Amino acid sequence: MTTIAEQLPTRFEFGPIQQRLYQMWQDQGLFHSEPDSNRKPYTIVIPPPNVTGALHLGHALNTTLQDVLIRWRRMQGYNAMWLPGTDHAGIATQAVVEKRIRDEEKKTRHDLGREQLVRRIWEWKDQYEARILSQLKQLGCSCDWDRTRFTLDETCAKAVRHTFFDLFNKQLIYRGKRLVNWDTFLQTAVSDDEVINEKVAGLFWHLKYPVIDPLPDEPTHVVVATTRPETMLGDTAVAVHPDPAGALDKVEAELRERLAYAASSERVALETALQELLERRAAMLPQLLKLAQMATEGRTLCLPILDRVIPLIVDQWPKPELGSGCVKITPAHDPNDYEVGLRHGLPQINVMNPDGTLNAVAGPFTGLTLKKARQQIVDRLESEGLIDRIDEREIELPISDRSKTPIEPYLADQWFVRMDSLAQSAMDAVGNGDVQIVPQRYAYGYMDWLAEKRDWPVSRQLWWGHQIPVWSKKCAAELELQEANQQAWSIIESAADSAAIQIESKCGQEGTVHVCLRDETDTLSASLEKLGFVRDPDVLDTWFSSALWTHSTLGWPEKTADLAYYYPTSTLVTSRDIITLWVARMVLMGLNNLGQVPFRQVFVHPKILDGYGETMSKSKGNGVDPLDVIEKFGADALRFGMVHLTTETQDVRMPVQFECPHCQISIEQTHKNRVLPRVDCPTCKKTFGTQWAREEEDLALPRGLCLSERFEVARNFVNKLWNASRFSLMNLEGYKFASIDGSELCLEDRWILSRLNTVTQQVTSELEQFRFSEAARAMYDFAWDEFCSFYLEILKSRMNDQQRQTAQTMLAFTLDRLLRLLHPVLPFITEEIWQYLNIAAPQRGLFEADGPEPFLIRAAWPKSDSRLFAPQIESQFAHFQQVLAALREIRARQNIATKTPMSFAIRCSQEIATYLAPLSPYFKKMANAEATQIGPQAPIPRINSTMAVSQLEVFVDLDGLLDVAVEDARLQKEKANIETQIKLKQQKLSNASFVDRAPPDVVQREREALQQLTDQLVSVTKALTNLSP
RNA sequence: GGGCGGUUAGCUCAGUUGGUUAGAGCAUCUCGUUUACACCGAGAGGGUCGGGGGUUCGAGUCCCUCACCGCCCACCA
Repeated sequence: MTTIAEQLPTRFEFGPIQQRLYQMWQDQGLFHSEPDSNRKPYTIVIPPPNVTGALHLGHALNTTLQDVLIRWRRMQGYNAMWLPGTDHAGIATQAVVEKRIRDEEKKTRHDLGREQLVRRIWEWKDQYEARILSQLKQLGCSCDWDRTRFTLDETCAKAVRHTFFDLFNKQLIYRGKRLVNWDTFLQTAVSDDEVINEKVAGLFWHLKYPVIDPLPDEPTHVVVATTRPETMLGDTAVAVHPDPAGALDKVEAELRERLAYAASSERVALETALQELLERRAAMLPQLLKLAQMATEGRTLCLPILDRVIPLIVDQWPKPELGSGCVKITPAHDPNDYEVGLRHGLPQINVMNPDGTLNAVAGPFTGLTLKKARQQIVDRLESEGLIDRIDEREIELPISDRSKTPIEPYLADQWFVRMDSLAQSAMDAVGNGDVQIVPQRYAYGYMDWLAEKRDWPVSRQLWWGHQIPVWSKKCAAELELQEANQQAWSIIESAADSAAIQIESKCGQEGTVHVCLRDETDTLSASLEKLGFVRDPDVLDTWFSSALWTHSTLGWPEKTADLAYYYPTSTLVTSRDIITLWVARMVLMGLNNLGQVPFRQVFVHPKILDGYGETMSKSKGNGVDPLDVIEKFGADALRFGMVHLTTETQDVRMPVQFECPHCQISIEQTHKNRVLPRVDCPTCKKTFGTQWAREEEDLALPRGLCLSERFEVARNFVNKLWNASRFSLMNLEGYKFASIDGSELCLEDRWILSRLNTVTQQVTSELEQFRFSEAARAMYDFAWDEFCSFYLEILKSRMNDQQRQTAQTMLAFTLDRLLRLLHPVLPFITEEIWQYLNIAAPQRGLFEADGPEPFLIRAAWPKSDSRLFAPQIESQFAHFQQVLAALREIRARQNIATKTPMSFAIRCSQEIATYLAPLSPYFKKMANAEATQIGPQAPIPRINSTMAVSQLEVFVDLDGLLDVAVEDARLQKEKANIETQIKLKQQKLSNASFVDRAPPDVVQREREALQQLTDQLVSVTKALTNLSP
């Protein structure tokens, strides 16, 4: 009769199983959670992936960890709820869609218009959101899909409007002119965080500005240096340090101090720097002093080309030790100059149009792009002899992370969130432990960033996002302003709770009335518009809506049952690069809106790097595709791999390989081949396409999977588990549950139960501390080395009539508990086996039967049971393991074929013999070696190979089998080894200070170890003498 | 420039409060198709724990210092 188990394949065929089980879980509603006051909630909100693209390996890591936590807590009895969703990712998404439309239809967003573009992006979003959600499902994520949210959906939009209104009302939102990072391509301001600095080779121009009416002893020109000469059109001053001598003294003093403590390697550089400084001082100080003098006298310069008169001013900003010691001040186009300008009340002259061309201020250069203007301005200055010199140097060019075009600092009107009180609240939350960041070191970055309390620019000149709910009217005069204010008041009077007014005015001359509306009310907005109020076209920074994610998704601002039950959420799992951008802002918004932190714990997981230690990114083309891993190794293997990699040291290196679809050979991904759309296989010489294929002919090629061999371990583990389960199922035939009273349990049963108990405790504790890697390791080692390699092997000998029932009960019970432990990490294979186990052994347990549980996903997480914990049994079993290892080693050394039976004797105490004797059948089974005698008087075979292990000695009878030379060599080596160790121990123990100062138990341990070694030496020496004829 | 991390076997990584002879997986070598599994089993080789100093009876582990790698944050007109 063939059982079901015997028909199972020898490999875990995950593909169809994954689909079937996921469907089953969903159909049974096992992911869904409802508030239930009888149970504690455990809540995670997903960091919403951008709808821009597909999930990458970082997402796979992030979501796997969340699913592990959710499944584990669900099994623990918590009402676990994992809320899924996606992020509209304003700039990123709009940029991608705009680019696509431009490439494919040669149209700009202005050709399409706002409504049309937004419609197109929604279409895009629907498509990509579906793809992302399906990828999460393939990973096995047990999200509550009924609660799926999108940061731009109506529920979230409402939360955004309420929050914005609230902050506006509290005067925490204000309108301001600020120097922003302007992306001329996307024509929007981007935040500092979306700017990356790139080092490029550039030029450093030294320009000469003529002094107006110089006295005879005064310089005729002032030299200023710049990497962006075109900004000179916006210069409104040149600054020098007020006390160049003092400033230089200070720098000199600092250098000398550093030199005094410098290491030799630094000395040369410091000495050179000091030398240069002194030379410079000698050469330039008189001139700088002169200029500072002139500046205090209110002297002026002539700005070349435009012939504008600009003042020479003194300010702390210019550093006399750098460049010419003078700085041109362009308040509208440089962050530092902006600050200088504010201090001195300088005009802010904006020379640029939003599209990056020069505006009317630029005179002859109006309409040119910055790049063209630069060349022409330089030429013009050159021809006028106003270029002192041009240096080559490496400059840092700010680049927009979204459009990859250079950023221009640009003065623009923006909405800001005032951060001081909000930031402070978020700092307090971490400071007082309401929010715990794990690993703790990431709290430093969080604190430092918040401590700056820099106001948050929240408006973006985009169309894709939450449009700012503010209607404004610009007024040219005081009277008009007052009138507009009154009109607005009369309109919003009826809605005083949900509308607010701010007046922004300059010196009572001109100004703007802003009306913020909390709700989508057509009547109010229509009335406002009738009066000439215009809705702000800008949208909010994506992070504004993301910051509300923990509560907007639960229905806030409504007082929903969900909100009351699930908020604050339990754990946030995220990557370190958004701790400030996202985590900090969620904390302060949660506190502002609900007065409670959004989550209790933040777990920051590692980053995945490629084999060269570089971050994986689309543009580098060095990523592993999680779907490829799932296809090749299975979702469980991907998940186990991820969990196994999540160590506390952070950052995981993952060498990447292509798999040739023709010959299945792995090809290492290198800097050269990783962005190629097609690769030639060096083995079979055929060509395949990669995940970066875009052209039709490349896409038509068979695609090479993008993998990492680091998942093979996990795949092998899954397969091992599959086969162990198959074996178990085969041996459960005729199983009937019978409770165990304990007396019938053998040593090996007590051993595996104790180990199971220990590992259960360990895994639980590791997960509590987010030590994922440790949890995975504990499960792996237990399942493979103890359950499979020892316990199952032993049970093979016990499936006889007398022992069968206990053995089966034990087998079903152990496998049951193992599956539970592994389920959070390996949901598919464990659930699959569970289903079979429910057929083969529906009732399982040890002292009493467990309640039936049709689905492993909601089975109870094992609790450790102190009755099962038996350390002495574990050490007794260790003797068995050591003897077995000795037998195998002797066999291997002596090169005796496995099928040749051996016999052996063990010399040991009576006590050891008592518990070792019943295990002797297993020596036969597992090492093909028969124990002839065990005990203190065991006769030693005449010709033997021996091995001393802790507290006992194994003698294998090798009559007719012994290779004397091999044995001699082995014993010599062993002897030498023991002698070295004895020497070390003796040294240690004869060291008076060790014996006196080390703790007694350590000394005692050393003494015992020495005794054992001495015993071993005796037996090895004896064996050696016996060996020689 | 400031901060944080890393440097342990050929490769990828563990190593908890300092305490026997520093571990695992992969790779390598030897042997093996014993009815769960060759995505397997048995065994072996392989490390002066980045360098240098210090504290200690004792340091991969703590302190100092140097070197290299990575990330984050500020920035040079």
